[in-house]
Amino acid sequence: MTSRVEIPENLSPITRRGVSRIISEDEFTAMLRRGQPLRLKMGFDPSRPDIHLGHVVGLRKLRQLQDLGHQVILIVGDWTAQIGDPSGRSATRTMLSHAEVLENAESYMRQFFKVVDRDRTQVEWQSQWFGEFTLANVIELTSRFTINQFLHREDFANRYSQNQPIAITEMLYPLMQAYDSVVIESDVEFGGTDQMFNLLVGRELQGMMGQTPQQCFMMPILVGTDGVQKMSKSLGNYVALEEPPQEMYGKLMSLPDNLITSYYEYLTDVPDADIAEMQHSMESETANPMDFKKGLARYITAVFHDADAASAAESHFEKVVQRRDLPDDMPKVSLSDIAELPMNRLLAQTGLASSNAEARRLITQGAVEIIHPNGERISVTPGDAPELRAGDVIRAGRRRFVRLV
RNA sequence: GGAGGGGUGGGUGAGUGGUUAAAGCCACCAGACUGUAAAUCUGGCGCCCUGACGGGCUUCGCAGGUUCGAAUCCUGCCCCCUCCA
Repeated sequence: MTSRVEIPENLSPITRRGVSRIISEDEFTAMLRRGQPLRLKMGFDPSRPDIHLGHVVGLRKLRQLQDLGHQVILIVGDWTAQIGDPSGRSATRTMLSHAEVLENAESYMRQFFKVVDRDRTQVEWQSQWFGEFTLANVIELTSRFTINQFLHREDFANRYSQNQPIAITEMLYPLMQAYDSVVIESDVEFGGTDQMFNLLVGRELQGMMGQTPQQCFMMPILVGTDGVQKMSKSLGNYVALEEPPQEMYGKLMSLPDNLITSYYEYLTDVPDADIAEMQHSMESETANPMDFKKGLARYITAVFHDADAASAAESHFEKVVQRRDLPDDMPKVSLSDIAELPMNRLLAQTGLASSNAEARRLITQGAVEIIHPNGERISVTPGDAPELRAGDVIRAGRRRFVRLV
């Protein structure tokens, strides 16, 4: 292995920006300076295939290091996924079939490689080594750690003191992840700050097995679009990578203003100085945060789609959300399907409302109107069957439209 | 093996016989306002009928039962958790 590795003069864009903590930063810096390609480990469980912007912070880090010539090793946790990843709260998770795991893994990688360079990534499946693990191996592995060590881990400690369940497999989980590090001889493992314990177990185990302990590289938690909790699928405050452009742009525009700069910092290559400048002008109210947010939304949409899609999404936003105009494209409904229906039923029928009751609510709240092609807007009442012609548009709220054909 | 706690609407979590379609909070939806799908304010948030007033139906793990009336009481079952040994 004599591939060339670039050693940048200034390491802080790597070790500081978009980084929460490195254990240990000094050792890591020394490794980078040595000029050898590092083995960068990133694992995932193919249990929930959606990648969102929260994951991108780390993926960008991997990409950055790849571009310097380092080697990424992606571990597919097909084994840990099958026993069920217990991190977080609930220990109950249904077992996945082999087919589901394969499908999820494929979907994950499709998204992963939108950021990370596929050609410079080695993919390893856990089953390659755990598939032949024996009970003797398990005992060997578990004998190296104590329950006490594990109970000191923050989330376990909290749960324990609150009489919350802790499954035995949850104890096994970090061990398996640690063993992965040993097998692939990782130099650096990446994860969110919530992964600190697992990463450290890997570091420790490697030491016990006579390897150089890996560095633990932890990324900050990205706050979700609600502005409060960490971005996660289950909280619904996420922006998925496979989000259509308009959705992606729109969701980013729904960020609270105070998140703008951290998103720039973690998810773009905009220089620190420029970000500081934005921060300053927003604080002194000499700039409109909306403009920065639009810039962010455009940038990110362009990364995951392309520049054209991004500007289309932007015009859509300006048109529909800001000016309250009609969008260019909207679902079409055939007049014959809804002929003679009173307004409330009509909304339910066309999918603009989820039920008749919901439709009534929308109507009484003033969310519904009919818009003729000439721009005339007609208000409606729930029971009336309005006169409708092809070309008319029915609007239910800001973002829901249907065109009659 | 034993003792105890618990399963409520998308989430959390009150509610221990009627005033409970079920508090509060979160999420979500709509409206107003605005510099945005930010923030703020207001309203809504099971289903069906009604222009509205209002009416009807279904819901509190599952199945039975008691009662004029049950999320609330009884019986059985299923599931979850904690502790002791």
